[in-house]
This record gives sequence, C-alpha cells and structure tokens, in this order.
Amino acid sequence: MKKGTTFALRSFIQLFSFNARKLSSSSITDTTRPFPDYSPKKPSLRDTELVHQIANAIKLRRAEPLRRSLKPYECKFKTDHLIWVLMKIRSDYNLVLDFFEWARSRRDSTLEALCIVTHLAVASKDLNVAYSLVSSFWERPKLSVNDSFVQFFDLLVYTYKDWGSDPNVFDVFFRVLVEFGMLREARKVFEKMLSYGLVLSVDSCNLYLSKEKTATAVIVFKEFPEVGVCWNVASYNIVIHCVCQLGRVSEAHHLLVLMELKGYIPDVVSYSTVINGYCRFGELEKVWKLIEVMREKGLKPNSYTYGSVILLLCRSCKLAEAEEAFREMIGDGIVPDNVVYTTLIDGFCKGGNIKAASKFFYEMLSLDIAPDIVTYTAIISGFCRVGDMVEAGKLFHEMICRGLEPDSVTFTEVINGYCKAGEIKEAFSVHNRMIQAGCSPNVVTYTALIDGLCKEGDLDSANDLLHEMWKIGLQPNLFTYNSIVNGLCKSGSIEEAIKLVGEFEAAGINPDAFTYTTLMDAYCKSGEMSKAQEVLKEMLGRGLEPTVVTFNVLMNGFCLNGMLEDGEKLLNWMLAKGIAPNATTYNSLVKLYCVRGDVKAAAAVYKDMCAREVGPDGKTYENLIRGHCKARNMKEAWFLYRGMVEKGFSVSAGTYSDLIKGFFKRKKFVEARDVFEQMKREGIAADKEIFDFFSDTKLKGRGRTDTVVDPVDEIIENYLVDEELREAN
DNA sequence: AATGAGCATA
Repeated sequence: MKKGTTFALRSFIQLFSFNARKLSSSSITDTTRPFPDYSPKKPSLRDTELVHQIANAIKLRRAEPLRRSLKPYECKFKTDHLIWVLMKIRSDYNLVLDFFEWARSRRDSTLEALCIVTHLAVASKDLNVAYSLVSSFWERPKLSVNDSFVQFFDLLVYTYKDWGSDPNVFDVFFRVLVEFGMLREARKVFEKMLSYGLVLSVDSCNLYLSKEKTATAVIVFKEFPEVGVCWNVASYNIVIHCVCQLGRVSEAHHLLVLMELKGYIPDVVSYSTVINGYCRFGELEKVWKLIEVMREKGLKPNSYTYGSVILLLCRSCKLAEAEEAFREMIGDGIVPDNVVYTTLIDGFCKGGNIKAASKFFYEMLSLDIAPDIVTYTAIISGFCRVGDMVEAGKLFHEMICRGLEPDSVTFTEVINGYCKAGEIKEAFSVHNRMIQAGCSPNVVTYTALIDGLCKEGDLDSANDLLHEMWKIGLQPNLFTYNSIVNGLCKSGSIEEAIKLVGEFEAAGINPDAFTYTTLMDAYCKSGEMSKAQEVLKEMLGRGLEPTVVTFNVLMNGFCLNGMLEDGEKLLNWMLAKGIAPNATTYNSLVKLYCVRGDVKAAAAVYKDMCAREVGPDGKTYENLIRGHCKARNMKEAWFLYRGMVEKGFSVSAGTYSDLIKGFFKRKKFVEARDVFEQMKREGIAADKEIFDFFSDTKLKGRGRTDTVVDPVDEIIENYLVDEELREAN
C-alpha cells in the first residue's frame, strides 16, 4: 500500500495560508471537535495480578513460542484481559501482533482491541498490516454491515488519542472501505474526519474518486477543495477520464487546458486520456492534433496512447493505417504490449483478414508477449468468423493447454462459431462443457444458440431454449428476440414475426433498427418492396435511426427485384444525405450489373466506390471476378484475384471455379491449372463442374499433359468416390 | 491515474 499522508487541516491552512492570523485559529476551536479521551474499564485486583503475570511472561519468554508461554494462563484468560495486557506491552509492537493473533485464534478478541492494534500498527508505520487488520473486519461476515461500520469507526475514534494519534489510521480505514466498494460509508468517514479537523490525503481521495460513479466523481472533484483537499495531477486525470466517459470529451479537453493554467503540469496520462476520449468518438483529426501538442510539450505517446489510436483506426476499418501506426510506435522505441496486439488482432479479424491477424498473433508469440484470454478470444472469434472451426478449435485447445481458463465470453464465442458454421451439435456439446467447467451460460450464450437453431430452421427447439432461459432466470433481451424474428422471417412466417414484435413490445422491450431492418429484408426478399418501404416508414416514424444496413437491405431488394434505377437513385440519395455507403451497398449494384452482363458498368461502380474511399470486401472481388470471367476478361479477373489475395481476403470455392472456367474458355490451361493447384493448397474441394472441365480436356486430348491434373489427384479421387456413392444411392 | 474480447440485419 502506498503511504498515505494526512494533514491536520486547520493547522495546515494556518501554516501556509493564514500564517499569523489568530482569528482563524480561534474559529478553528469553535468548529473542530476534539478526539475523545480513552477511559477503559479498571481491572480488579485479581485481574491486575493476572494481567501483570501474563505481560511479564510473554515479555520475558520472548524467544519462545507465544502459545507455550501462555499455556499456564489459558484457562484464566478472559476477553476482558486482552486490552489490559495490550496496555502493558504496547511498546513492543511485534509482541502486540503476536498476542493479538493468539487472542483472536481463541476467539477472545474485541472490536476495540482490533482498533487498538490497528492504531499501534499505523504508529509503527506498518501500514500493510494496518490495512489487513481493518480488512479482516469485513472479510469475516458480520451481522449487519452498516451497524458494524459505525461501531468500528466510533471505536477507532474513541481509541485514537491514547493509542496512536496517527491520522494515517483514518486513511487506511477509508481506503479499505473504498476498496470494498462501500463508497457511502467512505464518504461518511471523510466528513466525520473533517469535523475532527482532519482532511484525508489526496492519494486516498484519488482512490475514492476513481471508484465513484463518473457523475458523482465530477461533483466531488468540485466540492472537495472547499474543505481543504488539494487535488493533484492524478486527480485531474481521473476526472478527465470521467468527463470523457460521460461523453463530454471537449469538456475534458478543456479541463486539460485548465489544469495547466492552474499550474498542474499535464502528463502522458492526462493527454492520453483525452486522446482516448476523442478516439471513442471517432474524432481522428483532433487525435492527431493533440498528439502533436503533447509532443511539443515534450511528452512521448506511449503504448496506451497508440493503443487508443490503433483501436479507433481498426473500428473505422482503416486497418492499413492501424498497422502503420503500430509500426510507427515500434519505430519510436515503444515496446508493444499484449493489449495493442490484441487490438490489432481483433481489428483484422473483424475486417475479415484472418491471415494478417494470425501474423500478429504469431509475431507476439515470437516476441514472448504472452497472449491472455482476451487475445485468444479475439483470434478464435476471427477463425469462427471465417467459418474455420478446425483452427478455432485448435486455438481453443491450445489456450487451455497454456493454463488459460476460458471464461463465458470465450465459450460463447466458440458456441457462436459452431452455430454460424451450422454445426449445432458441436455448439451444444461446447455448451455442455461450459457448464461442466463451472461457467454459467448467459443471455449472450443462449442467444447464440437460439440464433443457430433459427438459422437451421428449427424454430421449435429455439422456442424450447427460450423457455429454458426463463426457467433458469435469464431474461431474453432484444438480441434474443431479434434472432427469433429473423428465424421466423427466414422460414417464411413474416406475419408471425410481426406478431412476435408486438408481443415483446407489449412486454416492454422496444424493437430497434435491427428488428425493422430484418422485417424489411424479409419483405424485400419476398418481392414485396412496397411493404418493405412501409416498415421503413414506421421505423422512421418511431424516431429510430436507420443504419447503413437498413439502406443496404433496401438496395439489395431493389437489385434482387431488378429495380436498377431505384437502386442507383437510393445510392445517390444516400450520398446526398451524407449516409456513407459501404462495400455491401456497392456490392448489390456490382452484382446486378454483372448478372446483366454489363461488366463495364460494374467496373464503373467499383471505380466509384474506390474513389469514395470505400474499401472493397471479399464479396466485391467475388462479384467482379465472376463478372469479368463471364465476359472472358481474364486479365482483369486475374488482377482482381491478386489484389484480393494480397488484401488477405479468403477466396471461396466459387471464385476459384469462376477463374478456372474463365481460363479454360480462353484456353489458358497453365493458368487454370495454377489456380486449381492453389485451390488444392488451400484445402478447398473442387465441385463437379471443375472436375468435368479437367476430365473433358483430358478425354478430348485438348490439353497438354502438364496442364492436366494428375489422375491420382486425391481431391478428384475423393470426388469420384463421392459421386459414385451418390449415384449408387 | 488511461487501452483490448462475445449474441441480432445486407
């Protein structure tokens, strides 16, 4: 524990502020209460004799174990004697501790004695022991917490004058309360101490400030100086953080400026906290500017500062810049920690670039930076996201082997991964393991399972699970209901879904943009565009903010239904309204143009999206490659394929097929085979069509031998076996 | 004194 410093408030002011003013010191005596006198019960003659004997025995036989020295007195010793003995041995602090422990072990201790020993510990500057003595009071359950607290505190005050008179004791007491989350009680202690003319140390007040609710902390920060607390830089940092948490980042920035004007020199933490605030609200420009300012002040951004910036860049899909910032940080001589690595890993996983994420993961391993459960959860979720449950399972196992216990987040992530991969059985088996491991599934876990069942079309089981949730006392939330709404929609029961929305709304859970977007999507896909627009109207009427996805659903609807003009109109409308389209928005249009055979138009859309700095995703590439392959424009298709791989997007079996077919049509057999080999290396099985291409060429003798797949090629062989089996059935 | 992870929509 840090050493606390307590000032006698009034004398502090007298010394430094109102040096020679007697008036203030006389007004002090008016308002300040003196500490009470200590008047213990007097021992009887017989007790005095016993106490004397005990004290002498343990003092003289200091070298022996206390238990042995006290053996002769064991029977006669009563709780009342404890304090009288302590009075006799108080100058020998270590003896006091031993004796108190002895009395405690035979349950002959009192709260008053605990207070006395605490005072002696503080007086001996043994703050750690003082801290654990006070803590021990709350670690052993008492009848009523509140009563005991008052009792404890009153006794501490009562014994103060005679047993130590070291004001640090109240800092210790206060800190324990704060650490135990008893903030109201801590506050009471603070105020009581004021009435005795003592003000607790800044360090203790900072601890309290950091644990208090954000809004309260801001108020405390304003009020405490009035009673004599002199805040320091750390206090400012805590409050800056609170103000950021309240979403008032510019105010926090203002506080940063203000503190400097008041003579407190902001440090790296002050700047980093405001920077982190701006990062949370996506104000990248202000972030760069502030980093510049802090550099000018001679402060070097550290891994926290960079971590915040990197997180923002990841969240805004600027992964290349995130990596750039990371390299810059290393170039700056800052050693990255596991948090920064985890941020990057998670960022790249969410951006669909599992390769880059893995690269960072192994990079951190090679640097001996130990991944923790958050890191593992991030990388596992990355593999889950791309549907690679084999790798996800491996990492899950590896993490357990490293002695890291998966928590409910990790388990839920894996369960969700299996659900999304359609492996519901596996998901439930992990669910069972989770329970066996003593980890309780929560609403998120159940929602993942329900969503998985819904996507399987097993709405009955989903419903059963919903009832199980109720049974074990878990309240389904909006996520849970939205999953079921989606399930109903996908199974064609849009009306049922709408009924359910009405039901949970009546139960006090209001539908959100997700709910409405799901319903819109259902109508779009069933070709009922006017109904979809009605849902949109209702959603807007309720003041719900549509998201890009809402418009993407609409865009997808237009494109699916061949309403190209409406789609283009929607895009322009979005641009005019300042709603930033993303890759999915453009993908719908790209796809429609490709389907119509208008690759030129598709390429124009692609160019447009790039010009607007919307990064293409895997789907963009897939659609464009398919379009170009269909148009036999293999140069362009190959270029896009290279770009796609370079950016780390995984290439699907479909895209490989498109390329192979395209090359075949162009009679580029070497290229076709290269792609096929690459596909094999990735462990992706070719479909029948591709196989036919290769076998046809072979049969017809059109291809050169080296372009033909080896007849013992395992994939084809496997395929043949499969086909034969299928045909046999 | 300040950073990182899970569930719903295209």
